[in-house]
Amino acid sequence: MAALLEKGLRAEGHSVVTAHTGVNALEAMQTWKFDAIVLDIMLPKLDGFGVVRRLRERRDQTPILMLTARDAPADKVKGLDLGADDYLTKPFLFDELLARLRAVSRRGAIPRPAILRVADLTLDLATHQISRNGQPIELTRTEFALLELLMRNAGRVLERDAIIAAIWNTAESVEDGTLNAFISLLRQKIDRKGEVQLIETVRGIGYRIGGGVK
Amino acid sequence: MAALLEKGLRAEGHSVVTAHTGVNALEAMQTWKFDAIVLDIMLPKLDGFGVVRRLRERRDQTPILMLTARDAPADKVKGLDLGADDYLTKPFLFDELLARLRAVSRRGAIPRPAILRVADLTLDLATHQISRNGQPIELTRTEFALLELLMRNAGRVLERDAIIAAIWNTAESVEDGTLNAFISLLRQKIDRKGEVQLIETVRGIGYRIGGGVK
DNA sequence: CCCACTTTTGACGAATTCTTAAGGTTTCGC
DNA sequence: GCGAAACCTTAAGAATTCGTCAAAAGTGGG
Repeated sequence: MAALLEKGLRAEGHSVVTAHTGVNALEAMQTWKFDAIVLDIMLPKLDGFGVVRRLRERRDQTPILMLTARDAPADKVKGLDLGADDYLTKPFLFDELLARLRAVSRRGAIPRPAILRVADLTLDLATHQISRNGQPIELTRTEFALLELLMRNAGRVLERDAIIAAIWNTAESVEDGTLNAFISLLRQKIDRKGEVQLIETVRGIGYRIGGGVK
Repeated sequence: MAALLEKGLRAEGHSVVTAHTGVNALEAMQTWKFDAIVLDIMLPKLDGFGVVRRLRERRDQTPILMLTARDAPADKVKGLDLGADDYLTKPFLFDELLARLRAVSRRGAIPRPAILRVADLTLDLATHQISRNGQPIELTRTEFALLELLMRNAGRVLERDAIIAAIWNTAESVEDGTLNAFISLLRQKIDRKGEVQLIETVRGIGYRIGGGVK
């Protein structure tokens, strides 16, 4: 299998280094810098999942295309969550592997933080927990959506229209005043008296959280 | 299908905007910045392939996950080659879609929003922030629009009529003197005493910022 | 079916922004 | 220099925008 792929990739003009165990693969990655990695899950010594984990632990962001015969959805999920960039199931067409490789190596991996933070306010995307200065805060669904939107775009001004469209789908949405109401609700929970106001109003435009100056 | 996905994604804490035609999708993407796009191939007006192509032509690098019932390998290859980042075939597990979305949006170049600059004056379109010589400056909506217009055409003289038409795009617009008033307001904030005057009056024609070769 | 909670709406006052117009200043042709 | 046109500044009323509140409407659990 490895030999076959190597031959095909070289025929396409790529330079290829092959490793036959997970440990060898990690060694090779310390020696060279690759544009992309094609990784089989089933490997001696250390399986593909282990390789991905170690690699990402080292902050190596090389694009990874996982490759295996197993078709269990759980495996796909596991591979992608560990930090692989794509997943290909045997049998596959060589052309498809090439196309996915191109897609995967076109961009560098930029990990996205799982926790949004603005000043002493944190929002955990995984657990949906919010806290300000260590104190947990309870938000309703819509309040959460609004805060998340603002924090995902911390430092930028979001226009009122854009906010409304993002939170209430494009369909003939809600009254304009509703946004006022939710901002008000949010502030009551987030920006309590005595604390720095994190949610800013930009009159005539919209709202912004954090990152006001500079 | 779209409604189902939207509901599921919202339940996962994502903010979602839905478009029901390819053309609508492109419009939405001009309006907002997304972390990722889930794109069906079969769409009215403009199919998924077309959307991907247009998007990449505009240098929009938003991660795209193609989604369709078709299973032909040729389609996968086509989608990926046009610049999609991944491809999912129905039927699929919702969990798998989530995992792929995470993988796909983990990378993703964050295109730097445009910043207009004239001398030591900068205007950030994304954050709506303005600064002169490092000092932040607050502008009202109309002042901002006026400055943006001038800076987008830095070095060029804009006729008074053109400015009024651009900013008050209503048929029956405003009095001519209003423009004077706003130029005056702008100068009070931008060109403070002791600094080089950036906004120039071109008598009988209009105004220019930054500009002309001296 | 009722209750608790969330979402939405409408109204009102407060604050900000826009527009206009009047009077002052600069520029240009002669 | 002189006058006229163009432009600048300012102030004040008009208009818009926003925050808050209370109540209505919707939602889901028990």
